[in-house]
Amino acid sequence: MDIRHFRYFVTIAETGNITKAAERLGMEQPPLSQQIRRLESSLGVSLFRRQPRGVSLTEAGLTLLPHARLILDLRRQFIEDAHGLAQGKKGHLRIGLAGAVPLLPSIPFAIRQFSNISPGVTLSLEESNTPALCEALLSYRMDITILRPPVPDQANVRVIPLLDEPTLIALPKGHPFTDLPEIHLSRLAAEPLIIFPRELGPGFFDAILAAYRDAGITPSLGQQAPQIAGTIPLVAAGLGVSIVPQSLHQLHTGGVTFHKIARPAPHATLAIGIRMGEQPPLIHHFISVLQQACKTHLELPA
Amino acid sequence: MDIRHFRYFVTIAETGNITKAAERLGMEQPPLSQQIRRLESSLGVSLFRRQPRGVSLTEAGLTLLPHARLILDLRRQFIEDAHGLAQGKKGHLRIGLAGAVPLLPSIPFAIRQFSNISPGVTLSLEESNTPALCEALLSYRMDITILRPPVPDQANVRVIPLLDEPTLIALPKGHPFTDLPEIHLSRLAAEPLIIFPRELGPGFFDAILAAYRDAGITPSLGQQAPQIAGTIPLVAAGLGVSIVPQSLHQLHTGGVTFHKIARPAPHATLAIGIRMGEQPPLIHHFISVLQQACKTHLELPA
DNA sequence: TAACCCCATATATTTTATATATGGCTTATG
DNA sequence: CATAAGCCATATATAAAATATATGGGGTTA
Repeated sequence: MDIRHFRYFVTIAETGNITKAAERLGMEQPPLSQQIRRLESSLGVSLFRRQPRGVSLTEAGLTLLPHARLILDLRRQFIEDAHGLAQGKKGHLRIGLAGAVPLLPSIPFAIRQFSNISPGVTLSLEESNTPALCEALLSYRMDITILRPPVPDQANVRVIPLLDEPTLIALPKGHPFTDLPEIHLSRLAAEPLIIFPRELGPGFFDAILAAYRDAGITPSLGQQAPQIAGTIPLVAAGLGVSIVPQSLHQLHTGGVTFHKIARPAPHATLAIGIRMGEQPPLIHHFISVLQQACKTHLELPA
Repeated sequence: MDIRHFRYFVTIAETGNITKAAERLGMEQPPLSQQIRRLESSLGVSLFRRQPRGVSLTEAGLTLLPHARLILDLRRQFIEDAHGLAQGKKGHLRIGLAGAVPLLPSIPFAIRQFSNISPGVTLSLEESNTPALCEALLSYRMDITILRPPVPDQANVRVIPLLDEPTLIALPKGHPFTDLPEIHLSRLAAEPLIIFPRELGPGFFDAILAAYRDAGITPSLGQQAPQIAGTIPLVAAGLGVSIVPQSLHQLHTGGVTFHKIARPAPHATLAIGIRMGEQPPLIHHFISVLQQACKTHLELPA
């Protein structure tokens, strides 16, 4: 017994007439008679009483009719849901964010905006480091990520550049350079550099070291912090200085001051990461909103 | 999209492997691949990700899976309900009762017993007169009736005798005959007979008049009561006497006393009425219970 | 009594789903 | 590194199913 049989059943019940029901169903009368008989015999009950003027529901038919209608409704809803999912109007998006990304105003702004535009979509957010994000992406535990390029070579992750964030120097309070309008990296040669470990964020790590090299010095690597924001307390503790994305200046941790870097300064690049070759509407929409937000929201004062 | 597609969908989701799913479904792999692809294209979404080790659900598939399961469950339930209805284990029975029938202990007893035996069956009861019961039966507003034969000639009602109930004479309190152990009808010649109108109960009416005739007298017809039980207040009001089914003595209306009738006494016959040529299990069961109850419950003291 | 309406049956046709055979791709294994 | 095995996709052929057409029977209405 198919869905079709339910439709036949309900239509005949509504018209009370097999011939008219066949017409409404866009078919001829004999096959409809035949199918409804087959349905009845497979169920073991008569659904209709054959009468001279047409047919009427038996008690069993009367009882079963609402069930049949329910099933048809659910099927309709199933199809509609599927279409909604296809168009990205419904669904769920698992978003992975690299460290400290939520501190960038554009990102939470974009997320809020997206969930306003697409109320049928639920979101889940998770913060992690870039390699872990890539792996989660590829194992389908996440759908889209905002990460710090580059990604591991073999990773089938498509990287879409999103924005370049300036970096700031984080100095412990009372440091002699605190008064300078901007600081050239070369002056930091003597300070231990507290940095986010390379294996957890090679892009950011390399950018900083390249800038040091361009400034003609080699940093003395100090302690490593497991998260980008984790460098701040270490600086505050006087263990060294750090180069951090600009957005971290929002962390109002006492004991640390943030300072402009004289050119050439490293940048913290953020990019969108999605699975290679995959771009469902849902993800496409979200990317559009993200890009728009980063463009208009032009990243903030220093 | 058929029910079949839902089964395919769910089974593949459960095995994570089209080949194994095909095996479980008792079919080959290619048609299953083909059908699931057809389903996906008709829905416009990918339900599965084709992977080297098998397939895994996409987010859309994950979302839709419980819906598909629900539809399958409802279909299963639909079929089970249909079978239940076919066997008379489920359903609804609309029962029509002639006037004063509920006063017979056997009837409510049988009804209670039936609803204990068949908890899946709901019952509705309605009390009316015999011609109206027949009409309700034939227009499918009732499924089974307990009526007082005979039924109108042209009525396609099958009548199954159920029981013969003795009748009693109803006298106003203080009537001279009150002290007699039993009363012969001939002694009522002078009393106006209050009776249920012939058009609403020809069988009962004719039985009473035949008894009068056998007793050698002709009753002087008094007022008519629209219901059998309605004769009692009229007797109490002193408007005459009445012949009523024995079960009415249960009505403890003051002002009336009930008395045995000396032979030959009229009988009030009760019968089951169902549509001609129709005997679904539900009705069959109910009839059995009724007949059993009337046999064992041997009708009461006078 | 004739005409009409409606459902059932029979046969032919078409559509549809299925099985068989095969190829490509990826992952385990010697 | 090569070979084998597992899994899905495609193509073709076969089988099954639903459908349309044609027709007949029962019952009601004019």
